[in-house]
Amino acid sequence: MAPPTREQILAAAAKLYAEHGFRGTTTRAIAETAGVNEVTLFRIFGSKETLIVEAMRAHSVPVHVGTLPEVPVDPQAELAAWALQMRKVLVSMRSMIRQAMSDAEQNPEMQRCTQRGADATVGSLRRYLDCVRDEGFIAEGAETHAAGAMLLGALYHDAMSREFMPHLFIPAATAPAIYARLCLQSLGYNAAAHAPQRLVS
Amino acid sequence: MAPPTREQILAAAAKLYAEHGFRGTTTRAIAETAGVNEVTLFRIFGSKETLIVEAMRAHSVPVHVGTLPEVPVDPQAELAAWALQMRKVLVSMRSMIRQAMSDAEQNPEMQRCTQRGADATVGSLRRYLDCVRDEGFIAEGAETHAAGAMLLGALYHDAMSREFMPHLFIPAATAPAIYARLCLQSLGYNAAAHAPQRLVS
DNA sequence: ATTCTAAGCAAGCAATCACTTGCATACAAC
DNA sequence: GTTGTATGCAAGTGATTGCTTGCTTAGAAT
Repeated sequence: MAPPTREQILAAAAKLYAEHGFRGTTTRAIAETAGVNEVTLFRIFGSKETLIVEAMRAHSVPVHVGTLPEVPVDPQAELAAWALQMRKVLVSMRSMIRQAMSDAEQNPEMQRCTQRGADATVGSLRRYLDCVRDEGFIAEGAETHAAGAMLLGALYHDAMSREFMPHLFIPAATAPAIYARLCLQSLGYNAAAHAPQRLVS
Repeated sequence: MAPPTREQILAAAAKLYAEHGFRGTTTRAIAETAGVNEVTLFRIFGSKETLIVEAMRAHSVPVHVGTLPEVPVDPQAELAAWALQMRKVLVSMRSMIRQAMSDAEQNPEMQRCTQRGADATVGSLRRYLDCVRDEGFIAEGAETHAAGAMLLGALYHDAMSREFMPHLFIPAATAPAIYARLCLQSLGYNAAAHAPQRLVS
């Protein structure tokens, strides 16, 4: 088990980074927040940069993509549930993501952190939508990748920007489900046709 | 006409801000980039903060929303053209937007800059899509606001993130048009039914 | 010719920051 | 008991940063 001091420092660094970014996060503040002497940071991590990169590696990406089933049964409900959860995850990480996006241009290490999470997310979403298509819910040539990108883009933009301009978005509670439904509709999915399967039998 | 020195300084500040953010932009660097003595900055603007806020006001938001017609004729082509241009604008401002988003939490002044542009954009897009609906291209109850938010979210995410994870997106050249088409399809728009109107007459 | 204004230049100040050094302390292993 | 390891504490270093001061210069207006 990693020594608790190390964990405290990483947690403090991650928290402060999300609030103030790389330049705004001082080693003094990290030490104080972690309840640790400043010298300890340098003894353990050597430099501020490696410390913060380490903190990102450890505390970013809780990527439990979760909830998307292997094989779709009720695409609309499943995708809505996934969108709801994805928005929740993105909202909880929004500060860190915003900082990482602005530091990414200068410090390529920051890119890789967010990248891994996004990779996994897009991968599983694409797999699911392709499966929705292969199962016959939507047409053969449906552009699942584009529609997936749109859904994710909508959730991302929502999570990042709603805080500053709430009136530009539809109500947060229902937004993910509606995005999910529109995503499927854009692919030609007909909710009525496939609706509750047990009633069709 | 504003004195040229002032403009040079504002331009330099805007450029450096986009590259390095608020904390990373030093008054010395601004002065050097503008080809001006550092003291001049303070004589004209008083402080770094008011200087940079002024620079954002002047150099953000080239919001020529443009191209969306008052009354839709060929929604798919019109929306695709608009999406293409919107993505271009967002891409050209991506660095500044990323920095502003990360500074917005701390400095509410930064919010207002991006906000105005987004307001106008969303407003005109909503108006257009509502008109597409009222003209009978799509059904009465179609969720135009949600679909518009999705389209804008897709363009935003594309402009901000493609640079760092290009493989997560569909090819840039065709993406805006496809987003636009899927947006309309999600609202039940049938391209074939409304296609080239002059052939229908 | 005088005055006013905008700008440059040199120097510096006080604060902050990442990082170092030297030394003391506590605790666990042997 | 001795040794080793992890941490704390006090102090400080050199660099950077936002901002100021005092003085000079150039040009336009009167």
